[in-house]
Amino acid sequence: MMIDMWSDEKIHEFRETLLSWYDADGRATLPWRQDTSPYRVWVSEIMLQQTQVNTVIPYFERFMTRFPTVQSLAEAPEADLLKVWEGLGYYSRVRNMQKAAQQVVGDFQGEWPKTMKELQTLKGIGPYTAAAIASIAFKEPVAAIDGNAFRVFSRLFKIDSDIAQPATRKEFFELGNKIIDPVRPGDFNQAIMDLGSSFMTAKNYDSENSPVKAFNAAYLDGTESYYPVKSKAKKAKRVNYAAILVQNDDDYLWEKRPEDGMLANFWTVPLVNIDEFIDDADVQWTDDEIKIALEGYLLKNYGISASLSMVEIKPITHVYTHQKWYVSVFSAVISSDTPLKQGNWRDFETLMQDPQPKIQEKIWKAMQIK
DNA sequence: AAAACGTGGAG
DNA sequence: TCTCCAAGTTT
Repeated sequence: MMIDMWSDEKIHEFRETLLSWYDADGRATLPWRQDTSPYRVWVSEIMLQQTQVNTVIPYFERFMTRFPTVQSLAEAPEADLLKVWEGLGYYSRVRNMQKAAQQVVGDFQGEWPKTMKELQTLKGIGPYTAAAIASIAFKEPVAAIDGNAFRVFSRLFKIDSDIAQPATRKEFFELGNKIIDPVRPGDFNQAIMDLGSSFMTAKNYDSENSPVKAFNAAYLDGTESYYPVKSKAKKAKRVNYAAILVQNDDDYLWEKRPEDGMLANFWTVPLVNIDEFIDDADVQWTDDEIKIALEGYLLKNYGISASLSMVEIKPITHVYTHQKWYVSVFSAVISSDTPLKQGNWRDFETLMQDPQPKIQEKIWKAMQIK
């Protein structure tokens, strides 16, 4: 689409207005702004993907203490990575971070690449994160286009491209590159983010008091509520699961999830997708029929002969972005020396040393185990 | 291009 | 309860 591009003079005024505000009222105390080494900037940027600042702060501090250098991260066992990331979500982020750390150590001799283009060759670093690191740590004048930038620029210029469309990112990137401050590109990008999370939020924005209200075309003509244009996401699909909690003296049955998909590689109690388990979708199984089927499942897959009981009538619900889980908990207490066909037995204290996804916490809680 | 990938908070 | 949002990347 065509936008009403600013004059050079207006661009200069905008930079000055934005950066003056940032110097006076920006979030200068954020821990990752104290020192703009590429490692620190990178760690913070990955954590901040789809995650709010207040959530990230304690994780960032712990992470930097546990893995102070890119070398220490490159060498860490995966379980340690996940344990530090536990509860933060999108766990592929930290796995990719380790691969990227190994790339920096191995392919770049421990020296961080300094350009957006090169940074994007690292695992888990896409166009946004590459631009953020390049601009903040190395002063490359490239626009970091994230949700804030989409929101701020769409209002300033009344851009009605759908920001949910991947192709739209290029348009905003090119616009941002025209107005970014070439002397202070990192501060410019961070100022846009601070603006986007204060006066120019998605809801309850306060453009009247925004430092850049004079540049906000949508505000000036009263059409601000229209921006940014974003198509609706699909509704989360309902998925039914059974959690099978088997206790053998002090131990619980514990199993590693597949390498791909939801909660990849986490150790959990066996979680059975009931919808897949019941092959005929037209038949509604009763709880008792499910119980009997799960007992057969336990015997076949684990060699465990047990009589299950349903713990809660009401399933535990857990909402992900694209799935809503309804987890019915079944349990049994056995006493057996029979070897397991798969999985293993672990006492509670030992298994808690593994990273726990939130759904697992909810299962312990439903069982009143802690 | 569209779907997958976690969690917590706000309204 | 439900919807949308929060410093995106990968496949």
